[in-house]
Amino acid sequence: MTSTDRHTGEDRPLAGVRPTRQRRAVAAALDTFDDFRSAQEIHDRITAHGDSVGLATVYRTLGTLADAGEVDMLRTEDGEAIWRRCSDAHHHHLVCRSCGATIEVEGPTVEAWTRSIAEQHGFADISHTLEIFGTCTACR
Amino acid sequence: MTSTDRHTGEDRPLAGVRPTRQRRAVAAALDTFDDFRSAQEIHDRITAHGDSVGLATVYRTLGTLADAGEVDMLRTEDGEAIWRRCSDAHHHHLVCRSCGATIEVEGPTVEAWTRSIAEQHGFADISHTLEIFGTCTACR
DNA sequence: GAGGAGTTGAGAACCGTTGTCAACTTCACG
DNA sequence: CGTGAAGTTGACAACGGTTCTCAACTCCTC
Repeated sequence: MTSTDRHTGEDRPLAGVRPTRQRRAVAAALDTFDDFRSAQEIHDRITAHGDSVGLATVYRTLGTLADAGEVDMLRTEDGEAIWRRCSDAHHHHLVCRSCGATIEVEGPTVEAWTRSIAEQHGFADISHTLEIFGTCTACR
Repeated sequence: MTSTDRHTGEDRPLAGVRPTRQRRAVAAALDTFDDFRSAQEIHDRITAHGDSVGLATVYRTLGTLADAGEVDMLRTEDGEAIWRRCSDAHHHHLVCRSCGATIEVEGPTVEAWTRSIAEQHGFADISHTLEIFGTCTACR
């Protein structure tokens, strides 16, 4: 954790755009989450941290980061966009319907399966979404 | 929830609700498509066919049919809901991002995997969503 | 510093979707 | 056939997440 000095080579990639205060704030907020969050939640976290960034800017930055492949975006059941910093390890989520508790899970089997299904049908550029919902032990 | 008993001819599955003119129109419109369509498009087709059904009713009917498992709903990249008549058996979709072509796929492996993941973490009442997106041969 | 390109924020616009509620259908029962 | 109650509908308003607009501002290069 170095200072915020602009000369360090350790600055996180910001999709090759100007590293503004606002963009750093969005990136920092994303780092405090390890699961998918809405733009609103990300904006709230920025505010809670004492920074001030317009909601439109949060959307813009998330869009830019997503285009650059540094952030994954997906849609909830009701159409809301949620974002997460991409880790190298692709994974899915086991989510409690009742309390929202989330467990990250990996599924090499599933990855292989989707790839093979896609290949069988000649589809390229494959991506997939997989979420598991249930009721956790605490909520039973 | 009322009794769903209905002793007479169930020619067309309408989720055990009153078979009104409007609901039949929505069901008929769905049958003219073989891929996922928006509520707007379904409404347009009804109108083009000479029927008149309110958009709100189209949404309501689609929701009811989806709850009854007779229609699948999923979200496009930009959050719009799209619907399609589906087979009763649980299945997933391989969807072309570009033209929307859809292939239903089954994955016993995946079903077993999600069940076991859920069990490992003590989750009950499991459900899951899995969609595969890609570019089909025609669109490459 | 100066100037131009890039970025921002407040608020309005947008648009798919859901809620409201009085009028209308449908059904069971007599 | 009536009749009443429950279910359904449609026009329109409201809602909420997202994008647009544009003047003000920031950053970078020279």
